[in-house]
Amino acid sequence: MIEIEKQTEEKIFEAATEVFVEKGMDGARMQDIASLAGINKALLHYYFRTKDQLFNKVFEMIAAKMIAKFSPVLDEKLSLEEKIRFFYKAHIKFLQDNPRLPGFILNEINRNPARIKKILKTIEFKKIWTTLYSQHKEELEKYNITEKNLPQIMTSIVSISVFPFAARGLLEGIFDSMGIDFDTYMEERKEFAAEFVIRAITKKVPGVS
Amino acid sequence: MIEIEKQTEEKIFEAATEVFVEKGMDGARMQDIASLAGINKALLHYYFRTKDQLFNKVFEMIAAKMIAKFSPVLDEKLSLEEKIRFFYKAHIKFLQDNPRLPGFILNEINRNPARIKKILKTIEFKKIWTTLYSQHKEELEKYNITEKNLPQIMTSIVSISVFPFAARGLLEGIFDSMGIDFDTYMEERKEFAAEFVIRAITKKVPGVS
DNA sequence: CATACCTTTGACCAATTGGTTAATCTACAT
DNA sequence: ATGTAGATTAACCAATTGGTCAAAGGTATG
Repeated sequence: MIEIEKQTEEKIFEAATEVFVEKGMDGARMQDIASLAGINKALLHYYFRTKDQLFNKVFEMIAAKMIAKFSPVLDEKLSLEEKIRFFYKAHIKFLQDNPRLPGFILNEINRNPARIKKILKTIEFKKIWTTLYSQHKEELEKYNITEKNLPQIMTSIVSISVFPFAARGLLEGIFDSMGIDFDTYMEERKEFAAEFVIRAITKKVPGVS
Repeated sequence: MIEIEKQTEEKIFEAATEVFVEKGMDGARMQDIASLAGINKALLHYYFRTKDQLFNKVFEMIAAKMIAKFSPVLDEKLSLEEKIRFFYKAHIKFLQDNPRLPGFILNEINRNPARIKKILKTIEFKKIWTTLYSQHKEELEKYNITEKNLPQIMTSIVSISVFPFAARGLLEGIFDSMGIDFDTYMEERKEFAAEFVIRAITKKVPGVS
């Protein structure tokens, strides 16, 4: 029956997502996914022939979801500074809801770069950049942003929100001995990161230290 | 013989390091390590009883090596700004020489947080902070740095150099479509990152945009 | 030469794991 | 009722893999 089928496939997919994100492709066990979905292991292979196939679908779905989260920044009618603030608020919130995603994605990228590169081919980054550029032409001149240092700035922006989640286990260890709570730190980071970046890209006024 | 023993153990250790960093704990195969070391698999277990034990020793060695690379920053008699420039130059160079380290470390942290937390317990981060603070007491007031936002700043600094390596596979995919070379990007980042951070922590002068 | 001790090896084992298969079950159409 | 097609399962398989073991090799000592 189509109703039940959807249910089962959905259940499997959700379970697979959870297990893959938690354990990674190598660490994940088909039996664990089956158990979590409350079904037989053979049924897994009935719906998704192989582990590789299942993983690819899960990974593509996650990638699509993340990209969808990013893109609204392009549409918002905001100034550049407002966009940066908006980005960090939205992006960090998303990561708070999916804290294991950064580690998972980065790991799989390193484990199988070919797979991620194939998925990335479908996105036109140059287009995103030109869109952003046309939207903020005048503003960009006010800042240090040129075509040359744009990759530096973009990657720096993303680093600042993604890295703490990827390195969460490490940061928690460090924070422990300093009496800092990771969640509080992350909550404050929404605003800190925005101001940090805005200050960094603001042109230094000559003659004023 | 003690001479040969050292040789063999060394060979195993180097091979293990390479394979573990490349494939991660889960993905690494004892046979691969043995083959790379040019020895029998049984000999692996003769020197390092289990895979877990071998991995732990490798991981601890890497952690120690990284910490050793970090600490000179504390000793240098430099101004804060010079220290930031020195840090990025040295740190990015280290990562250029060991490009797979960030991905490896982050992955293992996420896969087994307990292990890394145990290792971290041996380091007194509070001490590092107080050392830094006493060294730059006057300067820090010139900047936005207080005890409260220090973790934000420190993690931001590290993010900017570590993240690109951890996400290398992804960045290369993006850069491809924009005609950017990762190595060039990374080389330029040594200077960019320093200026970026210095600008970010510099207090805004009121009345001047 | 013999003894003792450490190193090295090939063969082997038990457990895990991705994947298959044949049989059973369920719902629905006739 | 009955046949049919898809959904589900238990049992099973082959390959991989971490780990073991008894035997063999090598080397210094007496």
